[in-house]
Amino acid sequence: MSGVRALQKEKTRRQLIDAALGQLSSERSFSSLSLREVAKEAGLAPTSFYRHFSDMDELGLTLVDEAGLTLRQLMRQARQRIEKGGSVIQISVHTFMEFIESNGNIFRLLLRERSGTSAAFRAAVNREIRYFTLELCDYLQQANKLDAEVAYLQANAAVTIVFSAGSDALDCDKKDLEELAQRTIKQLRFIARGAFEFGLRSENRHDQLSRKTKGETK
Amino acid sequence: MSGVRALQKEKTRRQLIDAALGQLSSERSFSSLSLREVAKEAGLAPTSFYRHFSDMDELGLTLVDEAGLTLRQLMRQARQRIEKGGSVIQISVHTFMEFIESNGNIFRLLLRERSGTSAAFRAAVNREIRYFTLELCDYLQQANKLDAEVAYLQANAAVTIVFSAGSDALDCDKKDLEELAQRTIKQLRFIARGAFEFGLRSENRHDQLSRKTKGETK
DNA sequence: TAGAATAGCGTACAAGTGTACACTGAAATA
DNA sequence: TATTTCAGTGTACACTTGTACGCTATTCTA
Repeated sequence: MSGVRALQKEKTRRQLIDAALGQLSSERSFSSLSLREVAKEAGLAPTSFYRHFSDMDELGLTLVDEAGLTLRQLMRQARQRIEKGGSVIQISVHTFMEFIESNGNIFRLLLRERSGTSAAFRAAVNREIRYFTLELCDYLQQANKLDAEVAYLQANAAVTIVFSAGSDALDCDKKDLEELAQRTIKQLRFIARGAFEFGLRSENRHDQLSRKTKGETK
Repeated sequence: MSGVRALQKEKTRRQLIDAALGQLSSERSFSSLSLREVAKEAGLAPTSFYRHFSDMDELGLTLVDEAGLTLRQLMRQARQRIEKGGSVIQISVHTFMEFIESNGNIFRLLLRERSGTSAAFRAAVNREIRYFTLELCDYLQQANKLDAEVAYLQANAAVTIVFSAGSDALDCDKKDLEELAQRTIKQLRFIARGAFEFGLRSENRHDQLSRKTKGETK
């Protein structure tokens, strides 16, 4: 039951996945890859592709899963560094920037398919980003003792800012990267500070905000 | 010199532009359109396309310009509403959400081509977004008397958050739109509050931050 | 060990792509 | 008015695409 066959199949499946990943670049998106190109790059006849995936879409969704894994591995890496002490924001941003430097194409895949033409892809990417956000949310809630809603809003905003910075980083000269990182760090501090201020007043928030938001929410 | 001919040419050029815009949808991106499809939709023979654009790329860049115009028109609209009084953040977010509801495909074009496979497209979109950001930056600097750097960072972060919310709005049930808007408003308030706090200390910022950032910037 | 299952191949085809080229008729120009 | 210009047409060609179908060789299973 070991499966010489199954093993070989798994191996060429990986070849297909790697072939696809390998063809991604700043000027080549997944949706612009053809089944034939991927098969060729993997050293397979076009029709053999179907032995592993019914579709390019199915391959693509697999890649998104793969990317999600890489993303979570990134979080673990960041947490390890944070435990050794230092500014959380700073370490997170630098970890993320390093991630992008060595996983540019995977990150591009996420960015592109998030606004792509397949609803399934968009959903898959958003799911991965949601995991990412929720983990950060948990952390914020615990570390900063924030109100759950405030923590979520902060996490969501922070992830948005960091992803956007990541997107900029992809088109950035290497020499400007550090400057970009510093700007991002400051922006995250704005958000953290703002969230903290609002979080402090979470009990009497209604009093604090009623003057400004009166009548806006039912 | 009036130009019956030139007039007609301009007209069918518009037909091409409108044909392209008309084919965009959640499941159809500009890069997935073919020259032939666009020409057909415009009621032209494929080869006539070349009388107006040398490339699909050239058409695409025209569309991005078009989208930039729409975006600036949006800002004007928002400013008008703001002058009539009300929360700046609230009005801006709602104006933006309305924009997306009636210009979804134009917004999708910007989102997609910002991370697309053509460097020229990415540059064009980023240019439009930069204009948008700088206008907001000016406003913040003037209205809130913020330090230039702080104002820029706030404007940049705010635009990022709003665009991201816009992207979410495109895949959102209509009933959840208001909730999304409210969340976005709160996030913008976090940023505004944080920027304000940091901005206050702009004169003695070096003292305030030197402990944390010592040695990071030359 | 005989038979079934299956990963991978090659051929073939219909559909769609960008675009080169020669042509036409109407508008612009001289 | 005679000539030139040029927006738009139709044909044609070389390519690429996804995938249906039948075959082979190897592994699995009974």
